[in-house]
Amino acid sequence: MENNFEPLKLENQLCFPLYAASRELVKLYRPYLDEHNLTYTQYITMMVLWEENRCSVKELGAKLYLDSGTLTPVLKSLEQKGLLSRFRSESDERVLIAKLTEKGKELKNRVEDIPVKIGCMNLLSPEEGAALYTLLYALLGKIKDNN
Amino acid sequence: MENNFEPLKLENQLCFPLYAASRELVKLYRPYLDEHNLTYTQYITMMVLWEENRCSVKELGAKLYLDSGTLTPVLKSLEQKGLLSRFRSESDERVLIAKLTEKGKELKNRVEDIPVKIGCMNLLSPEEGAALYTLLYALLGKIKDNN
DNA sequence: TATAATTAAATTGTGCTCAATCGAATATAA
DNA sequence: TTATATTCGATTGAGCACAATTTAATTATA
Repeated sequence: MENNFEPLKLENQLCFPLYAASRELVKLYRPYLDEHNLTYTQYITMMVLWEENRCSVKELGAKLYLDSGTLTPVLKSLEQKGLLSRFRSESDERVLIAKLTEKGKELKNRVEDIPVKIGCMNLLSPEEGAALYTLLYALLGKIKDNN
Repeated sequence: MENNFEPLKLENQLCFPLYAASRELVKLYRPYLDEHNLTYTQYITMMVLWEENRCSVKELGAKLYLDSGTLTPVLKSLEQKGLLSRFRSESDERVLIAKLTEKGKELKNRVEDIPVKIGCMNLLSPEEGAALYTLLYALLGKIKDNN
């Protein structure tokens, strides 16, 4: 490859296609999420809660790689839509707990088709998808080590 | 794998690690970019211009997967720092051209060490990096086909 | 050539994203 | 206990991202 020694060429970056592909893939979700009045960030926040039912802001941040500056308004918005309730932990009043409402739990059934529809686009083969998945989590792990 | 049939589990998503790894990797650039008073978006915009010297907003948007709503303020900020000038094309006044200043060209030499330093973190092996690169561009290509 | 359609940026409005900071609550140490 | 330090979340401010709209310029068509 003739560009091996041009570190500042866009096509020689690993970060750039990661950044671009991330935004483009999120963009594919938008029309489906719009039907349920959800943003992507709200959607992945709900995803954690569908597994955990209740979760502190700190735990959500650790799972989603987001801080309270991002999560506080996201959780307030989800609360306003009646999908979750927010309250302080009784054992430690510094901790804010987000807990699904019945409406929030029921939403899960109505959005289950979204990942299926995205999957049906056949963006990558199962093998490619698995390889990408593995590499991305390896990268996330290494970045964490570097902090 | 026991989670194959739980489409809404966070760990079964491909989009989520892509989204998280993208933000985490950009975050690694921040301290190095801060030294040069650049954001990541400004940095990749400059990267295109270091290759092209001059570029329209439309061309920049196509290369960076960004629209004018994002690029206009980015270009204005880079202009204010004296790194580029903005002017209308003489042959088509709808088109705005961004062109590097001497200061903008010189900046390239001073940031060349950034991708080297990120590379030295050994986040992935060369083989893993190449595989990830290929998969990301394959994904970007397929997403484009779906539009 | 009028006028209609298209194109390119800029603008507007909403919603993240993150660093830095703050204040309250809790934990620790002297 | 009583300082001191830490933790948690909210807030603030800067900078994207992107959809939708607007404005100006260009091109196509009747």
